[in-house]
Amino acid sequence: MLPKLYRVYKILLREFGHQGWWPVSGGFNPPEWEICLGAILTQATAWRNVEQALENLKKAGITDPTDILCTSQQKLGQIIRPAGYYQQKAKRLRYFAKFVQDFGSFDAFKKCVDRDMLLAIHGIGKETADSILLYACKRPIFVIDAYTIRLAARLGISEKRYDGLQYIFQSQLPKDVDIYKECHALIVEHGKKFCRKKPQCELCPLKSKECTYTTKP
DNA sequence: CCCCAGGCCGCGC
DNA sequence: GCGCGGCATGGG
Repeated sequence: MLPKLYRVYKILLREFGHQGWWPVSGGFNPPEWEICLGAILTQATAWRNVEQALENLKKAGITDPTDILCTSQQKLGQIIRPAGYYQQKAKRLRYFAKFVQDFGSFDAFKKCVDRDMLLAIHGIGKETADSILLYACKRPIFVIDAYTIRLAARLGISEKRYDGLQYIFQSQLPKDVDIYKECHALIVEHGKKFCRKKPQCELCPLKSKECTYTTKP
């Protein structure tokens, strides 16, 4: 018998197919840099708003860490305004750009950065750090987000702490970057379609196979 | 009108 | 260590 969360992953993969996350529009250099920007911009924000902010950055010619550091926080804020919390996020982008610049190169950053270093940057918490590590740096680190916490609770997993849930997912899934990426993306898709705050359990592919949750909070 | 979105920080307890 | 308010735009 495969672990429960691995079985859930397989069901979601069959249901929704390959997700191809993280979405990258191109135009930044390198593409992993755009992933890092998106990870910060999407904090508590719908992805369509992030796309607009990334598009504005591109049009303004702000495509690498140096460009960000050459742009004032106020101007940067106006450019990324569609992403919401734009003053905060402009600061966070600048803190992050400074950190990468101090590394010498983005390649060196990708190779050498670790979770604690990212968490020490103001404005980067666990989910943002892990998203950068998994999707930009290609490390086998599972990303926990609000959808994941909600799904886990409804699957009957009582652990609610970020690090505790991350350990459970990493224990039950094969340690593989592509599977971690895919699984996180599938959980988000499932969370948007079925496992919402107000769940749509009737059509959920996990119903009665892996999930006995029906209407309880 | 309401609620929500791929969080994080600073504060009080 | 946990709960809460602040931060903000754009869509349903």
